[in-house]
Amino acid sequence: MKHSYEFLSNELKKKNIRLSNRRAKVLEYLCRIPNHPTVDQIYGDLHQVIPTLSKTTIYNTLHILIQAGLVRVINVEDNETRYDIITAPHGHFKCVNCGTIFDFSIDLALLTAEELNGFKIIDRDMYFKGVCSKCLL
Amino acid sequence: MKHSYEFLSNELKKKNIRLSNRRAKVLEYLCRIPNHPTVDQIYGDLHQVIPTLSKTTIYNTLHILIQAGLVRVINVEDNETRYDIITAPHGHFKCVNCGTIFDFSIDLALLTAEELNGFKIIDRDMYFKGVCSKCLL
DNA sequence: CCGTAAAATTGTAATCATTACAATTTTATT
DNA sequence: AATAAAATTGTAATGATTACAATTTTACGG
Repeated sequence: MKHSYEFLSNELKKKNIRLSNRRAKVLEYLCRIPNHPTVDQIYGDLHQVIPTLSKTTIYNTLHILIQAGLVRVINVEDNETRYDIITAPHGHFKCVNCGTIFDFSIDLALLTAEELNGFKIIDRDMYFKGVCSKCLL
Repeated sequence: MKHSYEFLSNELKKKNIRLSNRRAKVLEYLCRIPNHPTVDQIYGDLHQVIPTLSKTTIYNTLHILIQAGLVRVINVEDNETRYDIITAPHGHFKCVNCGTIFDFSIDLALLTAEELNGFKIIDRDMYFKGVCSKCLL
């Protein structure tokens, strides 16, 4: 379940973050195509619609959305950075064959460990790798 | 609990991977300083002892050790790649204040999710971020 | 509706980690 | 010691991300 564009733009208003034309396009894209895109994918797609859109603006916007807590970085693979609209906590599974990243629900908040007693946990990420059911056929 | 250098060099022999002088130094370093170092840290330290050691060799060696299943990549932060000698499965906690990466024990093998039924899970990573107990004082 | 200041955006150049690759050195083996 | 295979080196290339100054857009008071 992904948040709607309306919900997200409202969140930004609450935080006094201006939703300019370009930022709106990026946000709308992330809602419409929740495939954990890279910057290149976002740029490649949006550039066709808005030829004057620059990559720098995409980076800027993503950083702003991350700081606002609406977007999360996915580092499931060390040579590619991906971005995800934040919803309920969930894990990410990357298929090493087709490259697709799947969401899976897992109650990360329940997880902890003795060694972290007295630590303040702010953020939890869970990354799995393997082969998805389609690619196993 | 980290594996000993002896154990690891024996693992390599089993897999028919030659343990050259340089590779031995890198492996020995990873065992001696299990602080999840970056390539720069490894290079900075080893270069003082072996002035002719090149960064490329460190990259090469790490890739070989990763393929052999002795070293694991840590992507807890998206702008730095770190390396860890593989032992029992465990999670990684990064303190956003002091930058230290702590290991914590967690039985990752137990974790799964409905959505991954029929998927083949090869690898699991668990990354936490927050503030460690020292930095909270 | 217009003018103005602040914020956003752009494009180019810089940075930094990583990789490619050809030349050289080291290693194992006979 | 000779040889071939493997490892290592150093330089240059790549590719993602960032810095920054110039330009454009936006919000808003008059």
